[in-house]
Amino acid sequence: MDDRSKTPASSRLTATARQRPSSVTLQDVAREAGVSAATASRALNGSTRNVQSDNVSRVLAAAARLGYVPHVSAQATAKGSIPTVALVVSDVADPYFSSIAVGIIDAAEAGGLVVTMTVADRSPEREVQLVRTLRGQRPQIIIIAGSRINDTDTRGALIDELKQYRAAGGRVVLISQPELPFPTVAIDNVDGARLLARELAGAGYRRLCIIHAPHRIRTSYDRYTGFVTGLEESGISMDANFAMETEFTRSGGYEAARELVERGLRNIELIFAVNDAMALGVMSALRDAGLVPGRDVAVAGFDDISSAVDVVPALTTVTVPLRTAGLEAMRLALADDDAAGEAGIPTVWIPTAVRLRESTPPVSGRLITVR
Amino acid sequence: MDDRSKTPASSRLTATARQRPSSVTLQDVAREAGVSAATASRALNGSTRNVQSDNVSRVLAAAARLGYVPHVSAQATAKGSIPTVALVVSDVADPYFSSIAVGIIDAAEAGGLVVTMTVADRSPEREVQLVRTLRGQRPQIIIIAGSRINDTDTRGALIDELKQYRAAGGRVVLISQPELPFPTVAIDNVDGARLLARELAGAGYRRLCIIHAPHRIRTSYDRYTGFVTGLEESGISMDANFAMETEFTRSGGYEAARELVERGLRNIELIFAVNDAMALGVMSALRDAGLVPGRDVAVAGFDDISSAVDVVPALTTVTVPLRTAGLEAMRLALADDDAAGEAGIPTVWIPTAVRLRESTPPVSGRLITVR
DNA sequence: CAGACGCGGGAAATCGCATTCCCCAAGTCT
DNA sequence: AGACTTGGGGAATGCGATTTCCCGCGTCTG
Repeated sequence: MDDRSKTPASSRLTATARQRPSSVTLQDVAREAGVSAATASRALNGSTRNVQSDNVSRVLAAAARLGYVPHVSAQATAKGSIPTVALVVSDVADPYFSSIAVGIIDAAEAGGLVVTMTVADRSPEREVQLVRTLRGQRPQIIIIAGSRINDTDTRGALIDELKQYRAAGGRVVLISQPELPFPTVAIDNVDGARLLARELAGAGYRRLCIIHAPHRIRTSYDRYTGFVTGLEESGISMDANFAMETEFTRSGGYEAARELVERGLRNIELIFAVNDAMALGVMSALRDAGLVPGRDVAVAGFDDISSAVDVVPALTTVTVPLRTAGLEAMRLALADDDAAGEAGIPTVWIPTAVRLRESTPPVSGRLITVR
Repeated sequence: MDDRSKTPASSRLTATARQRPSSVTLQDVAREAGVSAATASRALNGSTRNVQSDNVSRVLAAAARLGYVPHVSAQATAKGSIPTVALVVSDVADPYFSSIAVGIIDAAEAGGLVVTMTVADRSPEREVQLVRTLRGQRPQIIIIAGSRINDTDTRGALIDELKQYRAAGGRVVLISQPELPFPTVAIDNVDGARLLARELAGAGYRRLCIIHAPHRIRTSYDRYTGFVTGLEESGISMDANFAMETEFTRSGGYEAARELVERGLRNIELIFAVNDAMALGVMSALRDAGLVPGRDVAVAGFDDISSAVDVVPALTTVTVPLRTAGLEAMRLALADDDAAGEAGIPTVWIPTAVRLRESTPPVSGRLITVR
């Protein structure tokens, strides 16, 4: 650095040119068009002020000729924020999150916003850290589609971070975390699982096993409790049945089912896994044990991922309109909630729908409508 | 400065407060710590100059207390570019792209870069437009994982845009577009398909049907030609077999297979679809027609998506290490290619590997090794 | 017909931060 | 002991774009 100051101006320029390769600036465009920077800016972005049409066209022509692209960061320092929405997801590769992302991206583009997507890799700490970083970008909106983990410490940190962001004028929308003090799009896991349980009870199933993830993971917990509620509403007590805890993944489902088969699955008629990935693992384990899913043991999942219809037998599950959830999130973000300010925190519930397929055929000779 | 003192402070403050909700700035931190902005900056970012340790700690404490986050855009205008890598993918919901994204994100984070991801929605025009927008963000790196479409017009526009970006000091890496004049990570579709064809020929298959997408789509075209080459190398002429063109999606595969069955699939022994999604559609159509995939007709795909192992029979396919491709892309982006400047455009080929599964059992009584 | 007013252009301030310049205090060398 | 080095802090400058303020000119109105 020191020797740099000693270098003659010429070589200094080259050094500068290497580090800061000159893009075309607004000044260049203005000069090319023979107007001032102010006029060029007004011509390009429009403003309350009018610009003579021939000046506008000259500026536009100059910009096109020079391949000018406005420097977003400079605009941001001048304006205060960037027309982007920052999206934090837990996992890109998971169709659950990427489907939500699709909805958000579609809605954002319709509103002229660019979406920047970052991945928290299912870690709440990373989530907090990302929000910190994103705050530095000054996006107009931050949307978090996260894994809902009941961890009060990091959640407190997250809330702090988001509140600071909101205090600085940003808008926050959460997906699937209705208990936090921000506008939220909530997926009705409880009710979906409840209805699924009732449908299955109606189809004659009595002896069931629920395979779920640790209760820390709210999605799993909600689906678990919803399912139990549905069973009880159908007059089926959990006392007679049981649940297994495992990981929230395909292999978690596989392992649990393998263990179940090893322990002897007495007269279990149906296995409900709290997501489709786990359910696919369950089916795989059953087949490996020489059992035929849907005939020997019924299987049901939750999410309706695309491969649910490709497996044989097709998987009974609960469909979640994730793209819709994404769209709703953007709608919430763009909504003027000054009005709702006193009406409490807006929450949009996304309904789910049961999809009965071949993996849960009606139990023969027991087709009684329950209540 | 002078005229500012003329405006009533109060009204100006409210106006400022509404339009530019004040975040905590470096000045605030400096004031809180009782030092100058320069000192605060040096304490936070480090510099050639040293700062007294007690000052450092006071600045750090003040920053933490105030929840200060540096304004990236301001840093960017001052420095010239942002430490981010902009990633353009064709479709987030497609596991193909999201797997690549995972690799890129992992590598970028290891390098202290933030990834912003945008979606071109499989449109080359949109791709060009996105690159324009991204240029405005002045990221350090732009990576494009796009659908390779043979469309010279928009491709020319894309190249122009990227060249401007590079001229301004940015780094470009492409994935899967080796014919463009930029560093590229290329997936060896041709060779993968070729090897798959040889394996299948070795398993005894003779009468085959290739289901592919329009040749405009390079990925499909490469896999098609690679497969044909592999067959010919195994002494199987395409004259005796045939191909069908359809869409590059699951339903495209379904429709093609349905049509095939309707026309009567004489003695076709195997259907090769140029991607797994299409292959799953094919299997579905076969089942709907009362045929058993893998027994009545063998099926093979390409990509090794996660559900390939969940279907029954498990799908024979070609695995593509997509995460590795993403990692390699970042490696290329970070590499100092001043050296490679004259050695031509660096291209990394990602090898693929055949995965034989139950959907293509060896043809009984014909287990001859071909050549 | 004169003054008010609207309209559009340009100079300059501003945004938040990094960096450079310059001054100054303390320590070191001769 | 005086000149010199060393390193820290304050002030000024730059980055690229927006925005405010001022100003000249043509038009409208009383």
